Amino acid sequence: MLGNAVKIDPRTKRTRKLILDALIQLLRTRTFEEVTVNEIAEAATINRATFYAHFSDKYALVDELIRDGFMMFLDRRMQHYPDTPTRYMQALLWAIADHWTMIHGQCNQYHRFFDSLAETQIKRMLEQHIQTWLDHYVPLRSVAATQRQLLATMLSWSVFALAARWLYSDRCQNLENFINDSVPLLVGSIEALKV
Amino acid sequence: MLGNAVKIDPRTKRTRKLILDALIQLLRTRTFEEVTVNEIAEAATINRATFYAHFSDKYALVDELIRDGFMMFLDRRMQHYPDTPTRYMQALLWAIADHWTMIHGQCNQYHRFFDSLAETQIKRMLEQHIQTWLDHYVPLRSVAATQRQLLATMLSWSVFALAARWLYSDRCQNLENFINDSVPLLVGSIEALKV
DNA sequence: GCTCCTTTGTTGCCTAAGCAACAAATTTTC
DNA sequence: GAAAATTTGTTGCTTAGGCAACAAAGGAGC
Repeated sequence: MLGNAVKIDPRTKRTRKLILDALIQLLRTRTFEEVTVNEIAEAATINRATFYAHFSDKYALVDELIRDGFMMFLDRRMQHYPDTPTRYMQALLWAIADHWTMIHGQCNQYHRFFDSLAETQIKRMLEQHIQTWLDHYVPLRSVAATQRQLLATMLSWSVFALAARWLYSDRCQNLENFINDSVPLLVGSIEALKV
Repeated sequence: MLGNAVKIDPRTKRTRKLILDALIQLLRTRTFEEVTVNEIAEAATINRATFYAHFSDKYALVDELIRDGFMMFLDRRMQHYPDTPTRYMQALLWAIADHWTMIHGQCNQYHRFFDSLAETQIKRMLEQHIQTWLDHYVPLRSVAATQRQLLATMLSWSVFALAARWLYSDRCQNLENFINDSVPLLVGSIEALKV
């Protein structure tokens, strides 16, 4: 979206990718807390000092991993924004649920710590996505920009909260039913702002 | 075999592998003559100048590709040397035939030029392999070292000649029969040197 | 023939990555 | 709970790789 014309050194790109891939690979057999920076560097075929030149620690790394992963996932799912708030919110809930189960499927049990890091990043990405969507597709011209930002923040937390509730507690319930119950609440928050 | 304790910079290792892999990938869709150094560098995500720091040109690259490939192939096939000259020669012929067909299978038609480069490298590897084999496993103590070297040279060319003949002309014939016909000639050359 | 365009090697300067050694924190082991 | 062993960040110096610009050598097209 943003025409970031900042040229990145190809070595930097390659190294970051190597590190990201290394972590993904390691998480198939070890827990996140078990993995050491040493192992990551080794698996990435880079020097440990180089790791620290890119990430302050392994938590910063996992932040980026989740962020990139979820962003790509979302982009692929939402090539063009759904045409109504209802459909948009449905799509978001679907995406979060699928992404979460995918992550937990291919990475050997993450431990709570990992989950909370992931949650932070995903909410951040959601807020950004919703913000753009609000700006482009919802006619709330009468609403001030700051109001929209607050709405985006609130919605991102709400969406995640609902999705997390299903993931952790209500998983026995059918996902589609759950989504149908949840979406009206979210859409309601938006409609409430329309004058 | 040789305890080469020369430490190689990990960047060098990685770059060489990237270049090798890039060529293999490109050869799936293009002919060797069609591939440019530019494309190789791009596919390897390295700079063109870096390519030239490693290989004088793409012919030197393919030399190494074949050499490494055939060496690994041979090592995997001959974990322990077969116990008799007959079996050793059988194994060699088998290996060459299989390797050749494998190469031509996964790389889109190589053109004659490629074949002649490959031939040179394979014969070189064969000579080295045979030399070691002669030194360790054949009791020709009475024969001078220079004589052995000559024998190794001759055998490498002979083996390749026979294999190539089958690959290019006699492919209709059953490989096993062909090998059975050929091996006595090779073994004969060795036996002739025994006093 | 001629031009235009691409590919090829080469060079000097700049930047990212490797290394070794370090102190500080953490975990393991007995 | 003390000693031993890992792991963690950090640092200064070395080296491989990126970049841009160059001359030279094909090709393709007219």
